[in-house]
Amino acid sequence: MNKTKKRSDCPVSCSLDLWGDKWSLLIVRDLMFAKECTYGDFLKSAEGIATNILASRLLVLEENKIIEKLDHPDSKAKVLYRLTRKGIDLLPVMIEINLWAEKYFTIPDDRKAMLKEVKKDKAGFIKAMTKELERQDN
Amino acid sequence: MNKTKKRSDCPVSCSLDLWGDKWSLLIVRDLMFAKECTYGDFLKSAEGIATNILASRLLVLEENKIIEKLDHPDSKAKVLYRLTRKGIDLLPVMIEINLWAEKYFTIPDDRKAMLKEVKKDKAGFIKAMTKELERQDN
DNA sequence: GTATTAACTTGCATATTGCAAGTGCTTTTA
DNA sequence: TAAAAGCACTTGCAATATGCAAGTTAATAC
Repeated sequence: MNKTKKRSDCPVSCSLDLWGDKWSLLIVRDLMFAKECTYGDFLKSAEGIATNILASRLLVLEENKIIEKLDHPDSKAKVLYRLTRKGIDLLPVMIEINLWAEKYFTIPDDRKAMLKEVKKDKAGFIKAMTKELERQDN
Repeated sequence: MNKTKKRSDCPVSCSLDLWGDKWSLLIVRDLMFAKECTYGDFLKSAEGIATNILASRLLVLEENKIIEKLDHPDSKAKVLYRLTRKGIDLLPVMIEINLWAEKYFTIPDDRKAMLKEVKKDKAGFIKAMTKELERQDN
């Protein structure tokens, strides 16, 4: 999964080369909802990612500047992960995935509530959330 | 890849369970650009999908009603694949992926031209393309 | 100073992918 | 009309990736 073998020049293909697997976008999702996560936080997510897979995905995402590490304010033993601008820019993709899924799956109420906001003013929602995620308070 | 093992109720996770791999969205992409494709058409795409992988992905996408098979008008030996409404509804996801990729990769000129149209009027573009893909002319 | 927590790493069994070579129907061609 | 070619897959097998459990290492808590 590490190897940088670009399959074609197609933007979809290039994107999938980076985060087109079953786990990467879940890491991005966690960071969008929680803003900052530790390694342990990711492990707590409902899907149950294995520790080695998590480590390899975090590395790929970091190498590709979608996420970045920063020091935890409380402890040197902890690491905080955060989305970069490039990662935050995946927000529209993430939102459209949620909207699609809402139409074809039964989804949790809290997520439904969020999507209600999205549908009221998508551009406004994205702008506000981007601003939230962007804050440089490290 | 066939097994229906839902990892969680998260809409993102559920979506990735269906098409969260390196190939499925490329099949969807081909169908969005070409409208209808044969098995051989998919094989011709730049990324070079293996025949067995293609067969397994087509099956999963069909089982999940994202694509459907229809008879080829010219020959009984050929099969046409087409997006269902559920598949067409992935258009916003596909567009956002392209827009993200345009920002962070070098992408082909023809795709850039398409995205120029998208940026002029995203909703209009989606509506028009949806209509194109929806035609029931089989 | 010992125990615990946090972030990984390692080993190994299992599952998925990728490649090459079939198979079994059509359809075309000589 | 019989042989060749096209088309949509299957199959076998080696290579790679995933998933699970059990380390390891460093930092903090007790």
